[in-house]
Amino acid sequence: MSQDNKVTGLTAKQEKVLNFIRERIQSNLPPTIREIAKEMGFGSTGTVRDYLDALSKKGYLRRTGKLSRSIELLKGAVNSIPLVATIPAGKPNLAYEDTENQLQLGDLLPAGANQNEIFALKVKGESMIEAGIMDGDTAIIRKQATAETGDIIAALLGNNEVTLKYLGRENGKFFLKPANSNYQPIYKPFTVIGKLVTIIRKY
Amino acid sequence: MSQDNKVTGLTAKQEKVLNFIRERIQSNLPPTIREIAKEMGFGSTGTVRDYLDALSKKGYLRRTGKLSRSIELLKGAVNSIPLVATIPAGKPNLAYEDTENQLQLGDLLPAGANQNEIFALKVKGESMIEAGIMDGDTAIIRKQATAETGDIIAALLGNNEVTLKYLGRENGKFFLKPANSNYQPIYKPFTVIGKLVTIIRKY
DNA sequence: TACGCTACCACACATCTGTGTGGTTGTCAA
DNA sequence: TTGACAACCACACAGATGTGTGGTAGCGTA
Repeated sequence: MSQDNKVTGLTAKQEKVLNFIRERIQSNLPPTIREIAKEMGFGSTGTVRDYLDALSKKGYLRRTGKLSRSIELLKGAVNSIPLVATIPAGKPNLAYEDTENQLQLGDLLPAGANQNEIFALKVKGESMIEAGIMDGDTAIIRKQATAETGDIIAALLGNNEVTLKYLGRENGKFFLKPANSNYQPIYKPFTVIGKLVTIIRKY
Repeated sequence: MSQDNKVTGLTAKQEKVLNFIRERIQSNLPPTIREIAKEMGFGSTGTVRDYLDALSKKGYLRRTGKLSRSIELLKGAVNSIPLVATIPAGKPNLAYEDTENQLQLGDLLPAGANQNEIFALKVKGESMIEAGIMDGDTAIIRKQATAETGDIIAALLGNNEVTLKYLGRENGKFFLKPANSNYQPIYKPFTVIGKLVTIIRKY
């Protein structure tokens, strides 16, 4: 009847402590025990330890003994979002407690990519709308000087203009191909500056 | 002739130290001075301090005095991507050093949203293709039980099926409206489980 | 040559920090 | 009533931690 991996509830105070820790991690550093005590109004470090033990036992965090500030969140960590595939029957609260399917925001970047090889570009205009890329979208680009036909690339045109287009090839010559039947292909000279790896759109 | 905000180069060793710090921050915690010394093979904490001072003076990091592990990266920070609007003339390396325009991955989430109110959903099918939402896209949803006409919502249909559609209204009755002229509106009963806040597509 | 800078070292020291020990009070279920 | 647990407190202590002081050596520039 008892399962270890069941979703254990937190008391109001435990949640308050957890939220403070989350905030601190988000803003910069995990707090020290005494910082937590001070924030929560506790007079003793022992009290904080009791809370950390409780949160740890309930699977919300992990600590690497002895190391200062070594609080690691396990559930609802910063930069992680539960990924739901299907919503189980009769569960009004969704299945989001599921620790397995967490979408890491870092996953958006190509794995192992050097920070210096990535940049973001605001999409202007509707020339790629048939590829599902809309005006205002943010395009994450990995820098590279070459690309393959069919790739969506960021290209630099003559006058400092950057544009996102399919890389096309016709009679051995590369050109820029929009994904919008109202737009014409661009045969002007251009430089490949990178390849599209991610599209982000905020509503 | 000398500008403070110019991009100052790093020596090879300084870059090595910076990379180690970045790694540590990425994996969990910023390192202590002694952890850096150990990793770099330095025999003295003073040496590390010299490096931190140098990196700090060059604008790569900031420290909050006296606090343990309080190293904060300013350039090329984890989870931040340079956002480029236009690419300056004659600059083959792009303008990515620009500290002002950094896209924080955390920005993808609705500001101040509680972690528990967010989840992600894989988009299946092409019913929203005219809204630029393609098969395989990841939809970030903020949980809410109600929405306004015209919002794109995640709705729960009878049999545990979740679907992403426009919320429509006809003769006072809500219905689900696809963004694809080949699809029919859905008039079956449904429950609003959340509102679309972000679309992410990986290539 | 003097100066600034990088690149190190040794060591002392005041705090910071996590942990250990031993309590108290109250609630709730068995 | 016994036991488990939440929710606190006090205090001591070893070791971690950032900082301060004072060096040495090499290199390139003015």
